[in-house]
Amino acid sequence: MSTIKQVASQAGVAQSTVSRVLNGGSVSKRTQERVLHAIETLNFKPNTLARSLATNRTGTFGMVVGDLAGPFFGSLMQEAEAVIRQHDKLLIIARGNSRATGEREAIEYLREKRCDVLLLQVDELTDAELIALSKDIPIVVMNRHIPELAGQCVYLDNQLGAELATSLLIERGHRHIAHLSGPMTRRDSQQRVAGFHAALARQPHPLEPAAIVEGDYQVEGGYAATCKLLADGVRFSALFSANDNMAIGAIEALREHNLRVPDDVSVIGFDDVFFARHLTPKLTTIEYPVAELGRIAAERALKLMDGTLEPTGLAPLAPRLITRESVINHQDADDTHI
Amino acid sequence: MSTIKQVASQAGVAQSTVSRVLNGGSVSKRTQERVLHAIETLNFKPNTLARSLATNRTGTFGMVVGDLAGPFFGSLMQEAEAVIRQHDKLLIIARGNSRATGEREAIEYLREKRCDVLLLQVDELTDAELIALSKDIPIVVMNRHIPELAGQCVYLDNQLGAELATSLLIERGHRHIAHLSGPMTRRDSQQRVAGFHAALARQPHPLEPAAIVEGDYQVEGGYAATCKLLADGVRFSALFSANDNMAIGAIEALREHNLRVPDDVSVIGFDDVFFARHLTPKLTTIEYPVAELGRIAAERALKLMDGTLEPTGLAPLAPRLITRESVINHQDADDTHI
DNA sequence: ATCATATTTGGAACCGTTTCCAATATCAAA
DNA sequence: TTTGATATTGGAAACGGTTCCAAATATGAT
Repeated sequence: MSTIKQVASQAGVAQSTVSRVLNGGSVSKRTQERVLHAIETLNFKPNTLARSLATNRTGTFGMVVGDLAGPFFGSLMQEAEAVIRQHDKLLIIARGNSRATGEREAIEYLREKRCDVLLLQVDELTDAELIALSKDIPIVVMNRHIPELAGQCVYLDNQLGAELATSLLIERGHRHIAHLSGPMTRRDSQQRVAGFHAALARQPHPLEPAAIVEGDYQVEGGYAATCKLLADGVRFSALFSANDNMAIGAIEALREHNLRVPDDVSVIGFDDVFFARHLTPKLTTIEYPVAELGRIAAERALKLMDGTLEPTGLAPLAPRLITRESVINHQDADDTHI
Repeated sequence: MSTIKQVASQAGVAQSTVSRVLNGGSVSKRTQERVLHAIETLNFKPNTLARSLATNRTGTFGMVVGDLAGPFFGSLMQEAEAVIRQHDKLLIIARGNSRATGEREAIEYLREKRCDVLLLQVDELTDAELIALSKDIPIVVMNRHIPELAGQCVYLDNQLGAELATSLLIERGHRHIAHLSGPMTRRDSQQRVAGFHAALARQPHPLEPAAIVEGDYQVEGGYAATCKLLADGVRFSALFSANDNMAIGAIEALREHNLRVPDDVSVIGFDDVFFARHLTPKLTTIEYPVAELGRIAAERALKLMDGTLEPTGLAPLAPRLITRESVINHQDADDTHI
């Protein structure tokens, strides 16, 4: 590995001059050529570490996600990384585990690595904590809306998504609709529940929820919650699951109780993860534009570095209904078990 | 952010002494206490960049994977990161895109970041290229066996996996078995094909493959390849797909041609990705212990750093048959379409 | 107390870059 | 030419640590 010093002596100039051609200072055409030639022949690559130490900027973005595996975060990382990479920056990722201590540790870790910006998908930290953090280091908040940090938040309109889902079920003639929610400590769960209520209430003859049962956003939780619903004797012809994972569990639970999907019970999910279209029946769901989320968050982060970020808030991302096979008209059901 | 200099003056010692208590040099108990106290009150955290510049070691491991999304690489990253993190090192990840140039760029990128070790999951680079690379920088090779780099390779016995799958189908009475392979440029595809052949040949009355058709390891490729199989009029009662993704596509194609799975055609996959158990029918498949792969690769990488890696090769990881619903006895099929 | 030896400490060079400041070269106008 | 302004260059001090070497101090045996 050759150093700037070697390049300088090879080209017969001072270190500072080499540095200037590297970073676009003013150098004469002649010396510029000489230096570039020396760089070429020595195959010189500036040492990132030394540069970072001198400039106090690392060109590294840090991202905190709940989990490294899983289709949702996978797409998020994939897209954000692509954008950031295009700008010759590095994205490093730390897992927050969806627990407050884990999230704090992850942030601490990334700061120790001297990231220039942080992209955060955190569920457990308070708004106040994030606002305080943003005074120390530039941050972009994903999947969450904090009014004080308007320009730095990229998030989905969860309530709208839930309304879309619920409205579809109502339109299809369902009157007894149950909701399988995420953990109620989480804001997105709350918003989806709110959307569920809103859609029911908006009807000419407002409907009551058949039931709302809390899950954990995992397949197992969806399975367990649905079993509970059935054990409690709740009557419903349609189920709105707050995410696709739980919808899988729900469908399996229904099947085991000899209820067919969608003939006996219609099911709608949320997220449109990769495998939703490959389930049987193909899952009707709400698309969560997660790739777009990743892209926009990365772009905001880049602007935050430039200082070109206007602090006006962005409109939330729009969820979209994806109609497949798991929801049918209530009257079409050939065995109206309700 | 406080510096080592401040700590030194606060504690009334030299910088070098502070450095010693940080890195475990010999210091008297008394001064050690003074220094630790100063570190505490100043909330001093050593600057990683400066340290790396001085020591020429970054404590960073680099990993190249084909893709950031996707269940397979997700688990791999997840597990490797956990292990590496436990040892207070950082894992950074670059996407190789399963193309030679992409893989080279990813490696180049990680080297520029001055990673201490590289964990590589690369399909397109030649053995020779990797052997050459390993002279420059310590590497661990995943999913691939290079005899010259025995101790640094962690890989699955693909052929055994394919034999397991094929043997199951044979045991279940199938005699016309088709194979949906991965891209034949890839070694794992070749090995799985070899295993397929080996299992067929090992029978008292050796069987011929009904067909071998090449896919791309994606759902779409599996779908297309299966359609082709059917269009060509190939007769088969069982299909061995070289991975679960393609098995999904295959099942969808079969359905569209009014063939039921498993009643008309048994299907077995490979990998046991997360959603395999959630398909209908639940997919019988070969477990690829990818988490274990990630863990072992990370451990090897750590040893490589210590210099405690004994160069003796490891036994390949063992695939395992996971029996679910998508394979049944041939004679049980209620409509023997062959 | 003395000496030899082992342990602890301080000082300074170094890692590879950027950047500030002063020095020099260049050039157009007087 | 000289002058002044401007563009280009070199030198040296950072950035925040580690590490080598020599000096200082402590330890223990005689």
